Amino acid sequence: MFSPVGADVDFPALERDILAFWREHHAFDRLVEKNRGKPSWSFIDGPITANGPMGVHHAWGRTYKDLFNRFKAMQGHELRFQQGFDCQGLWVEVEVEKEKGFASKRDIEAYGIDNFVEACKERVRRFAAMQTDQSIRLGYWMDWNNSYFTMADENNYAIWLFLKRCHERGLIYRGIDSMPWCPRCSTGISHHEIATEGYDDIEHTSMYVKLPLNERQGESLLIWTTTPWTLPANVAAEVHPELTYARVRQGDDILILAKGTITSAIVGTFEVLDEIAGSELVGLTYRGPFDDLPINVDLGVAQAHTVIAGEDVSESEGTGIVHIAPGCGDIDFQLGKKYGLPVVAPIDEFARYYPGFGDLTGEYAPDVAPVIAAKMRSGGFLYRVLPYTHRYPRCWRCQTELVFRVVDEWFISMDGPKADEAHARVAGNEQAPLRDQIADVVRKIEWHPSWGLERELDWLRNMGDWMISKKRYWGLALPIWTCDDSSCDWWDVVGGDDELKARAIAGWEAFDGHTPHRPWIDGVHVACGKCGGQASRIPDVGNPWLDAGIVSFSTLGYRHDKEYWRKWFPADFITESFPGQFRNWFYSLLVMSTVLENTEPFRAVLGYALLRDETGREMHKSWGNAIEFNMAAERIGASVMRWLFASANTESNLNFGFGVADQVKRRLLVLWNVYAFFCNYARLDGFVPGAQPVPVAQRSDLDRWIVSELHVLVGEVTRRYEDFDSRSAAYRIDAFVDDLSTWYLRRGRSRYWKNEADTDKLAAYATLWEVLETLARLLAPSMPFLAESMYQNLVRSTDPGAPVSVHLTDWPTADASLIDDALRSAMSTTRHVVGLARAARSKAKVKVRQPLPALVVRARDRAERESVASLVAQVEEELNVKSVRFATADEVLVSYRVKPNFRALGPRFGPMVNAVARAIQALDGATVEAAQRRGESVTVAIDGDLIEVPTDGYDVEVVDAEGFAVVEENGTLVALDVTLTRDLILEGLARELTHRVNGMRKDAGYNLEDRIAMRYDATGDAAEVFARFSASVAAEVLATSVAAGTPSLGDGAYRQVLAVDGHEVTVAIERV
RNA sequence: GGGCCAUUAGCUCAGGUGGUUAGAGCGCAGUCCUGAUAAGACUGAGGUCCGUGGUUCGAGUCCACGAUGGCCCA
Repeated sequence: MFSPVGADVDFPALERDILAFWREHHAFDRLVEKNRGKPSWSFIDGPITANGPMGVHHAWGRTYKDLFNRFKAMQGHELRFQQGFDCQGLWVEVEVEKEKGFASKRDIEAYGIDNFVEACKERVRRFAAMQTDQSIRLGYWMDWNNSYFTMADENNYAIWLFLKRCHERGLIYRGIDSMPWCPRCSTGISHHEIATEGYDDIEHTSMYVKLPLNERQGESLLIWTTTPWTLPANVAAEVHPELTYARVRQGDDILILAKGTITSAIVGTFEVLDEIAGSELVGLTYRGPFDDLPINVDLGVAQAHTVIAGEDVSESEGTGIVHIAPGCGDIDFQLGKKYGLPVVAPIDEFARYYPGFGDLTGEYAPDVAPVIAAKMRSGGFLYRVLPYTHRYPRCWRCQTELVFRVVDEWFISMDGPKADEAHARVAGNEQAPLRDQIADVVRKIEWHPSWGLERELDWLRNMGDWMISKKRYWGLALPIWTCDDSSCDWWDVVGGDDELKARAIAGWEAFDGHTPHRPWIDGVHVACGKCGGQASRIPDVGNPWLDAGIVSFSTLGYRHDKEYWRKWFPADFITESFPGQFRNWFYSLLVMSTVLENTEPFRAVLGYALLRDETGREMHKSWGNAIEFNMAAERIGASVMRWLFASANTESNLNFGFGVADQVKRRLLVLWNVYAFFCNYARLDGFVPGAQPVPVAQRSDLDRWIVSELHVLVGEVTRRYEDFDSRSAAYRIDAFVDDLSTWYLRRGRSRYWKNEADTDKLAAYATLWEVLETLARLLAPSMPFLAESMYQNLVRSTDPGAPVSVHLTDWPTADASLIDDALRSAMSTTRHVVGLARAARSKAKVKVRQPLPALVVRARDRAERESVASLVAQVEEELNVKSVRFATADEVLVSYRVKPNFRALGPRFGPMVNAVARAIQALDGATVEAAQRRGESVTVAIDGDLIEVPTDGYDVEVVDAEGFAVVEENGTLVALDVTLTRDLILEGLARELTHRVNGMRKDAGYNLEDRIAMRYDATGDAAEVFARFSASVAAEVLATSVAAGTPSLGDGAYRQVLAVDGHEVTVAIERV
């Protein structure tokens, strides 16, 4: 027995009930059991950062993950259902620092690295638990007792193995390089990290500085910098050899700068003395403002001040002469290497000047501009100070402005062994450069959208070596041991826990039992392979994308169970947000898989864009427009959210909000109403699916039509899902539900409420049940709660032997034998004709309840005529016309009247205009109309002259034939006969009365199945209506008796005075 | 400077492989239907499908160039 279903649906309440149901029946466990041993389908979950509650943007991706997992499970695949948490890294450290009120690394060390690391672990566990609860609320089916954590020992040791393999190929090297550096976090920031999120417009104090030339008395180079704190580290000046420079006299100075920059750089009156090629400046030497600093004296910087040539100088800003400080910038550093310049590294890890910088020592570099300006002014070096706003990198975690530092970091080479420092142990190592190997792997992958391939290749072409070290605490302990003797340059990579245990010469016992994190791992020492001394681990931790990139190995037992790993690797599918992941997760998966196995880590990837607020703005907590997952789940419901996500365009940003969610809910309500209709009537009639089967072939046109459409739908949805295109699938389903509601059910409603329990009624119930049951399965992947609710009521309520959950059923398959394309086409054509006829009714202002004698159709072609003829009963019923017939060839249903357009004719014909107007009015209207439709002019004869009138010279008015309302479109013409007879009017009145009494039943709060007694008071035509039609009215309103006379029912009666088409009728009804 | 993506109604967006008259939702105005009733349908107003060339019998769709916006990389 079906349960009654209300008109409105409370999704959050429904979802909570279903969650309890799943728990109670161990539905997920049964799914795993059901598919055990079937063909595997491997999904790998990109780890979610366990650092806070979920936002709605997480729900977007998790909807796809759950959707395709469920789809594949229904198709009969074994899945692992493992979900992961990203645990290690600076993002967690920063939040823990905030919680504890720490300002810098010194606070962490004072607190104790062990305590700090434990606090990080604790935070990760706390939010992993919260995200687990939230994901369950979303309906995300995962094996929540088996989630992976990137901080797990196995994950870390698997990375060690990867790094060892890199090392064996000579790809790991220690680099001294100028890196972007965050002074607050005291760590280098790799280019991967600042690439997108890292830039802001920031105002800095820029300075124009004079550098007096030694070779030319009284002449100075004019340079420009936006980072004055780098001036004490200046070593050289760079010019473009092919650029034209000018010597400019201003007061006692002669300044040299690029010709094209004079107007922007020079203020006040000046005189251009002459021009000079950049190449002539190369090799000149100069004096700098900070040459007397002890550090610069020690390094011989003054002697190194030279003008060098470079191609990257331009006139677009500055002076065309670039200040070079090899210790303060990456390009500068490269130039310094090229020209053998001394490197002045001015600042420490907190961006404070080192000793040796005089008064500056200890000052914070980003704040030092005023001090620098004062120093240079007193030395006569300063030309001009100018506030300057430019795009400048910030730390992506704490927003602190970055500086450049020369630092000692560890890298993976993307191009092959680093010959000078490589410890290449593979003899005759002739592999292709790593980046090319990765590119080959990338091309094997199926990218959705397809341009993802080019994006990833582009990133690979351009990326630099991967900086894997970070000078922090909470993260992968990089397995690199270096000799304690600073004069010995030995180092090595340890490839795992067993290897470390075997090689340890001290500290293993104390470490044993701890996770391989700082500080515990730092106490383990190995023997130096060169001098025999003791080697210690470098203090650095790893880049967190190492942690996420290894999961296609670490979570699949790569180190200890190769057979299992081979079963599940590579992943058949992954899906993540595109922006960012090209250079993060996708990239790290690819690097690791290429190095370890030279193959693709995943076969297909679906990328999706970013989630924005309803107005298209980014969501930010601080802007007040962010929506937390919990709030959305309780207000909108997971079902609506998931349908919204499932129908989203993955390629463009998604505007999310309560308004769009409401629109999505309204789409779902159409389906819900059909479902409710079925349940409520089927319950009353005691319909039992399958009890009295009616073969499809014996069902009505309408039934066979919707069954055809259903099987077409099943085929299309399956194809779309197999192509990871949930959007197209959702659009198709929406369109089907629209057909189901606005045509199939609208046309067939009376079949369900009629009294006879005949074959037609059984066929109607059977058909609608099959459609809804199939829809429940089609919707199960995208809206598991809604689908489950429908399934329980539609299937389980009458068939206790059915699978306990819709998610344990099989994915529907399309049955081609049930698809009748001719019928589909005929129905589509007929619906179009009906649409035209409805427009005709609207035009004639005759409502559908008023029966009309006839509809005349002039079909466009034979196919259209035959289509309508085959479904004529549908047309008559839908339009409430007594007959439908086809126009005879010569039947006149419409005439055309030609109206001159004097505004166009006047200027053209002048005095002749009236004659022309009369002439075109005299033409045959139909001919003119046809000419105008073809865009041809018409020709009229006036006083023997032939005159051409263009199409804009007249309008053609369509005049309906007398007694008809006509609508024409594309050659299809429908003419509604609107002639009303008294019989028709009375019949219309009867239908109107029926409608009104049914309204009274509702107002009175009666149930659908309640029978009533009815009495009425009416005069004139209204009385006549009762006399003629009381039997049919009674049948329609479920009245067991209809009696005339002043209403005299009991107190329980419900009474209304109805004004019906100008007649006043008093009606009273009462439940019997 | 290089690459990718987008540009369709007031707003948000659909429009695989070219095919008559370009659609939906929201909003506005008006009607209808309603034994699904806090739904639904229809009609109307509102479009240089970013522009210019080209291919084609035919271009919103394919090609080239350009404009604007977004993203990525240098």
